[in-house]
Amino acid sequence: MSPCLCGYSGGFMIDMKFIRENAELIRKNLQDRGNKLNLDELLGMDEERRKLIKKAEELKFKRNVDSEKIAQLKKEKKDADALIKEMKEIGDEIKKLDGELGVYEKKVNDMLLLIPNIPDPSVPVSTDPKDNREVRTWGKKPEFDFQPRPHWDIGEALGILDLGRASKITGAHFAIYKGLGAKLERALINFMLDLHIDKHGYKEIWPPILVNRGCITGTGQLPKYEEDMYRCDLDDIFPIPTAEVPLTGFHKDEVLEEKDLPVYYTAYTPCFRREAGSYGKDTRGLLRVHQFDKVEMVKLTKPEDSDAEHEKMVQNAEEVIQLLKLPYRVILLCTVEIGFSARKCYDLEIWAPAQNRWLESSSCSNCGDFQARRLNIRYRKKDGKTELVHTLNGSGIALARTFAAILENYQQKDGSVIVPDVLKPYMGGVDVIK
RNA sequence: GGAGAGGUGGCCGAGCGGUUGAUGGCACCGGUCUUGAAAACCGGCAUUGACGCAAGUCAAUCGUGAGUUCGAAUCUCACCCUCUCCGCCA
Repeated sequence: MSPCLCGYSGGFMIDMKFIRENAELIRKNLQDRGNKLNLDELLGMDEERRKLIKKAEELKFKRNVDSEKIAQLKKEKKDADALIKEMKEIGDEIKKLDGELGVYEKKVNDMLLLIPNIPDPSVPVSTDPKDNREVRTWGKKPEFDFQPRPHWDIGEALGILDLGRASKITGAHFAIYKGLGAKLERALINFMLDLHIDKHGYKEIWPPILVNRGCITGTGQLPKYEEDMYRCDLDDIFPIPTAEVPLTGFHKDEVLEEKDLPVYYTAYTPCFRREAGSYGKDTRGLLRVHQFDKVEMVKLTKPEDSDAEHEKMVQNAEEVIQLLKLPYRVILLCTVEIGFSARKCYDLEIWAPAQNRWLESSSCSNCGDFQARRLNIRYRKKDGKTELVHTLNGSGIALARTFAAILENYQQKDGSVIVPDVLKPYMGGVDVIK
């Protein structure tokens, strides 16, 4: 294993063996995900790599044996010059082979980091997003005796949202919350955190929101999605696109105790996304801003528990929306839609009546051992052996679209917005924003 | 940013050019003893890769990378991280 320049030190070589032995499975996975990676190129480079390993290792064996002979000769005060001369030549040859080998290892590793996780059998196989499966819906879409207005109109009119002025201080696609809008955002954050901490048993973490390349390569956003991230070039660190990165990377290179699993973490953080490739899409209001707030949930579990823990996590996210009394649906994503690191993913979408559409507000993924392998997070079992943990992450939930959904679902004819009951204690007695 | 000290197996901690993948302790697993447990004693206990049906053989790994050497945990250089002191700063 030779770590790449970024300080990434995960155990990706395990992957290569699996890929070699399950080439067709991987090929199908790439196809199902609509991924164009050239698997044959990878397999070919791996074969070259292994040939070089074999050659180099044979020579190293000889070097080790003869070095011991030299030590023995010297001990007996005998002449070892001839052998030393021969070893010098072998040493040069080894160096040459290792150099070649390094080139292939780097190529293989670079490509391995681009192989996505293998979906769970319960995931619908399709390259068409239409084949996402609606699992359940909750709540009733509100009916208005007036034409409901979109959140950007409501927010601007109430003076709680400023969607234009941010271009003066940052650029397009950034939002400013003002007055009771800022307070509502803060109320949502606190409400969600308290729910997950006090009722669902998560431990609150307040992490760095700048992360290094190794950590974010471990969670899988790199190397594939580098253009979607902001980067601090001078230090090669990145503002996080989601708190999943620091929360999952928290235990990088650690061996956990079995009795300590599962681990539940939650954190509020802002999230930063360049949204490259989506210019002109959802440009209005809060739908696709480059900085948004999110409360995130992360779990580290034993492999046999991850599916059940995943379902529980989805319910934890659903409860947020239920308590806010917003209509939503749960979607099981098909193969082309699930994230790079995920083997199964549910999206929660909240109804936005003025736009007559669903807004994706949470994504709950089971990543299996994919991230754990890249981050080298294991746990020690009763028999003393170590095994990779499973990692899960889910939004609990994303704020911007929830904020938008509240404005649209709770709007009244006079332009005011009723504060959802559960948020009232967090709003200092304000029950209507007007 | 400057000056020092240090980074060794799950943890602690020896080693400072030639069977050292690495003494020892703790933890963990198995056993003896015990009514049971503890203690004591005995044994086991790193990871990854290549080859192999397998048993296994070989290679690599002592922060990371490069160098010196026939041979490096041990010597040299660069970088990263941790700690202490100084400076700067919210």
